[in-house]
Amino acid sequence: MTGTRGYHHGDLRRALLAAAVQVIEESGPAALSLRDLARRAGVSHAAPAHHFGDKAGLLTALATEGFHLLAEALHGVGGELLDRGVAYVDFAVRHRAHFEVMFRPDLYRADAKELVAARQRAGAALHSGVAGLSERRPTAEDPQGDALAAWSIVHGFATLWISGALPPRVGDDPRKAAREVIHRLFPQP
Amino acid sequence: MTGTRGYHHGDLRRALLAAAVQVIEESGPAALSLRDLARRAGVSHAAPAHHFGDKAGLLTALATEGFHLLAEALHGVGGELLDRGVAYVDFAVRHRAHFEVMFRPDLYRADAKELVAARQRAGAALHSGVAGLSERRPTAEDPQGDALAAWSIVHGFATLWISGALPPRVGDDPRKAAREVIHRLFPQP
DNA sequence: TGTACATCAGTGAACGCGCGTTCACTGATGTAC
DNA sequence: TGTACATCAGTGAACGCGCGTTCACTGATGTAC
Repeated sequence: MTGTRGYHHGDLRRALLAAAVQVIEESGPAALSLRDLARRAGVSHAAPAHHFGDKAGLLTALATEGFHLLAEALHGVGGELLDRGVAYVDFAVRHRAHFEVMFRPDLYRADAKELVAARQRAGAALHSGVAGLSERRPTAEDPQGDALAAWSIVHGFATLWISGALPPRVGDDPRKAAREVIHRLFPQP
Repeated sequence: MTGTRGYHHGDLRRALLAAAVQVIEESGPAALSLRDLARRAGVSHAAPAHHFGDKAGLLTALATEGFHLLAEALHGVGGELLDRGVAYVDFAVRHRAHFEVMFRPDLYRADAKELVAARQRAGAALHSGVAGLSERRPTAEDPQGDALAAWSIVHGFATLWISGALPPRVGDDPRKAAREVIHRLFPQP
């Protein structure tokens, strides 16, 4: 990919993760096989074991990367709850392979150290979005309840969108549609 | 299961679907194989093909059954939106195998006639729950927006619950927790 | 600047496994007369 | 009541396939002196 390709690939690890994203977007995580990824990366079928050990190892890496990307997506936007929610949905749609894997912990090693750290980072970003909300609402006494409701509504919308379950009427702009949905949960003055 | 077991199984179709539910609850839809289901039903490995053709056929049947079960669960409860929402979450938790398959249309034949009918039935039940809402809310001019928000929040909560992503603080009663979450979207007088 | 050595990344052949699919078959059940 | 026949449900052997895993190997890169 990046230029010369000799006996050493250069960045096989990245190439395998990228191939995994492609396969998952095409046919879901079930269709994943290390041999196929090796084939796509133009490398012998035993090579992936060098970097990830086995399939669960690869998916652990993918989920970890996903949680980091989510944390960054949430931080890259203002502190407004609405924006954070839209960013969540936007992340899910633009990185659906990562998103799908992240929430199927049976596919990877959910107790891996680097994964736990990444997940906590994303969780913190998620919760901090609800912090500034307290003054505006009658339910201010339960910010954790607000956080759970907010997470539920954006996660649900994203999941439904990705799975193609939503009617065409909703349109084809996930950010716009998500904004309207979230607005119903937290009406702005 | 139901008594005498000779050369003819009696109700192999049902037995296979039940085995599929068990496998999916244990290890997800990816782990499903027709040979394994046949083994669990105590029947030769070629027998399932008689009833479902192939794996997609079996999952189509499972998803169809799931949409019917969901429609019944939603109708079996009063017309109140809150109750409908709780019923949705309750269905997902109690029939997680069906629920998982229903929203992964890549696993089955989403255009099969009986499936489309069942899905529409569930969709109608879902929407009728929002009908009685119109008078109570400032956003009464957009009932479809309300429906989408409601669907998103219950679907998201159910998905997060099933995947084990929610923190322990939420408790172990999905109905109770769901009720509180939905209440935030549609505060009752 | 050169040599020796260690480490790392990827190879390719081999293995055993479970899978889906096909096919001629056989046992059980239902129906016509 | 009995016989013949059709239909249906399940069998079991066979096949080819892609997979994960193992292992001795080899080519490339880095480091010590």
